[in-house]
Amino acid sequence: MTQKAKEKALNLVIVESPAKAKTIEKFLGKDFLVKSSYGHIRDLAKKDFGVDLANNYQPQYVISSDKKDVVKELKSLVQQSETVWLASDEDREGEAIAWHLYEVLGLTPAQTKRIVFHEITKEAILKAIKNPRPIDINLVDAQQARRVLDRLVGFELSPVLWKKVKPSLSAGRVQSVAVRLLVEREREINAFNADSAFRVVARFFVTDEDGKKHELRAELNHRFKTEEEAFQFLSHCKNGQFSVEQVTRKPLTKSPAAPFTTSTLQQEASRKLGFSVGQTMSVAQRLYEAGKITYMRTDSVNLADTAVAAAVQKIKSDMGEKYVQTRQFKTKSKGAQEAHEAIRPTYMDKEAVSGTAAEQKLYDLIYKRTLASQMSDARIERTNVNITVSGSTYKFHASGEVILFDGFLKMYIESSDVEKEDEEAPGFLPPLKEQDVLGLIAMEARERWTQKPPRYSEAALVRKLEEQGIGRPSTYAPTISTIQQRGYVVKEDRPGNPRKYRLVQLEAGEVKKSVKTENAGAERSKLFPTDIGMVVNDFLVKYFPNIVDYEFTAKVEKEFDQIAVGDVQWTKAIDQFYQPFHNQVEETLEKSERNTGERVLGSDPKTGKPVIVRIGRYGPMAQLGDTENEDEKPAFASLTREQSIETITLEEALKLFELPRDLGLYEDKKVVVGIGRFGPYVRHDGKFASLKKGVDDPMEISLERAIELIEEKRERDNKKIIKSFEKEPDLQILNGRWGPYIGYKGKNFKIPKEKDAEKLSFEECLKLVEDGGKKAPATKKATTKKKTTASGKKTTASKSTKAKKSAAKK
DNA sequence: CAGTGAGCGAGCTTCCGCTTGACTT
Repeated sequence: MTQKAKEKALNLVIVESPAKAKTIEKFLGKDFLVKSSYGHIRDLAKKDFGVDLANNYQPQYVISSDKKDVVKELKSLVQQSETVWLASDEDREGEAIAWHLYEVLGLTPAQTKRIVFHEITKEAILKAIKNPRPIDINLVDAQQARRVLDRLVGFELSPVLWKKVKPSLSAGRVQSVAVRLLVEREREINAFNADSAFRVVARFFVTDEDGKKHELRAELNHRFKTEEEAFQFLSHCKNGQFSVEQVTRKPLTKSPAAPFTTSTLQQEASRKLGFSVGQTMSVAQRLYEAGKITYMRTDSVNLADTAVAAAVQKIKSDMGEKYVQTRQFKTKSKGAQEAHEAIRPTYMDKEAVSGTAAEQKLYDLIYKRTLASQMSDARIERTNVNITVSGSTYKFHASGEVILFDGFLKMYIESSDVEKEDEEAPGFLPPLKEQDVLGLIAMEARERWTQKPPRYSEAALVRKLEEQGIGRPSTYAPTISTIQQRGYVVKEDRPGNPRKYRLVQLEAGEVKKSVKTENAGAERSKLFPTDIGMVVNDFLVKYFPNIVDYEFTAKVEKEFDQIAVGDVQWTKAIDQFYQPFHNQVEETLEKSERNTGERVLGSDPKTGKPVIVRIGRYGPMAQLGDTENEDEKPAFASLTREQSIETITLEEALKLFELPRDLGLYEDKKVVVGIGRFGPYVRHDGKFASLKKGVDDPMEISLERAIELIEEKRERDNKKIIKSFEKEPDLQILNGRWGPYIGYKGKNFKIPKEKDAEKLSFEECLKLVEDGGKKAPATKKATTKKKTTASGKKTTASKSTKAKKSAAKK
């Protein structure tokens, strides 16, 4: 056979991910070349929506700029191939990827085979190769409808916000609902009134037959509303008789949780390892690329048969037959498409992997969760004990658990928000029988406050979105960073506030009252909606309630399903949505007021001028005085990060106008404290130093502390310069966030890792600058600038034609 | 590039879902 003929006989398989391509190539052998498309290769053009509204919503697709090389390579490989196997995922997006490839690569039906598999196992792949099918154009149309709908919603809605709220904002089917969830929770929290009651806990002892004493904690089945009632009860208990009334035992079984999906992995990694959802995904990506776990963006809880078999083998050999119990889990989440397996170790017998600490920890989590899912139920006996108090109708209650058979608990315990200490607490109960008499050690009634609803963590928000069927595994992490980038949401720690609580204690025959302090409402790494987020949300809820409705996605998904089975034409479905939606947009542009979230707080007692808060061009601000008063301009001040338009008081707002504040002199120059774009700062001799968050208060800060901050800043600035040269003051070796680098005439250049930055000579530096200049002619800033100007020109042209068009229509 | 807060006005921003690197100051 000639070389050419050999090449022509080639089978080209195209999958979505390069890591997958590598694995599959091994299964298929020499006759097959497996390549990756790296996801979608085309998308709607940015200009004019990328949708031809005058021509039945015809999509205008362009090859994505970062896929040009991929497409070029695939095209040339197609030339050498007899058969092209389109092996993208078996879901809506995957079918569309196959179709785009078919179109762009100019394939013919005769040379094209569409294949699908849900597991990356040899059996599954070989079976798929034996069962090719044509591209399902109805499913492709469902994807086109999804894509066009999202584009129309996003690109019509966002400009409304630019006009009515603030430039550069965004709205969309997914992100706007995510923000809505946070805003509504924040309002619940603001409206929440904490209520308190006294919870009574007692420590008893019981003496067994051998005269040994055992301790027992029990809680009263009633909470007292007032301190007086609690005091009365404890006083009564001073001389009370406590006896066991009833002991009941109840068997329980616990079952393991399903193997991980993207969403559950993000939640567990957040709770157990403290990872953000973005961190989890990038660590998982590395494990996936190294072939250690299966694909990490999935909504399926299914495991391949071979994986279950391997898990069984491992459980048997490590722990014994009685720990094996296989299960098929079913997905509960709305709109799951299950194109992949659950996230599991590639090899079930591999208990640990090498790599970074984060990779090892995440792998451990995945390994244990997967194995546990095929292990036996745990059998537990729960004991409940009631204890009577002489002369009272109230009873104490205690419960304990004994694990009869640990089963999957041996491997993995799914975390809730309960801490470990609590898990140990309901462990053992001492041996007790009915009629046993108990001795009292101590008793206390502590005032407990009802809890505000919790703010969402990133992972909790993902869970909520998934429950509602909003967003996909590949978009959870990006969505969360988008809403933070737009300034709708900030992720923060809040320290909480001291709160007093009352305590009544009975000890050594005496009842005492006291008042103590606890810290309440502290939050770690939670999502807080900002004022902008709230104003945008309120605007959308008012004018586009149908779009930000929690059910909107579910509703359109039903339409997409009908398109996918061929019952509805996709352009018809889009038309039915778009006509009324577009009218809604036009009407809103015409009728709605600019929305600044303005709130009048009252008037300044000194001058009588009105004090209002609203969103200004640069964010939330307070204003003292009227804009209508032409003689005198109003004074303005930014709100601090912690303050909110919704909750700020008149007093707090008035304080803002006391800034900037003169603190005095240092080295004969003025020291001024103020609040700027980046938060509270101290200014001295033309230089700025930020105040420490949570430590310094701009209203209270002293001159001494301000000087400290100035000196610290100086120190940092000095450390920034590692080396400079007399010959060329523009060239410096600097210390940056990612280690040393060379700064030269406003541009930055890398220093190779093996070089010692401090020992570089002037000539060596110049050489690095030259080399760097050749390889990467510009830093990232410069490249993005170039990009924006290039595309800027395009959009300029298109925008003006579009403007003309719409003007002509009218 | 930090005390700003609709001066003219043009041009720009934006969606959701598939995928990875390249590169950050």
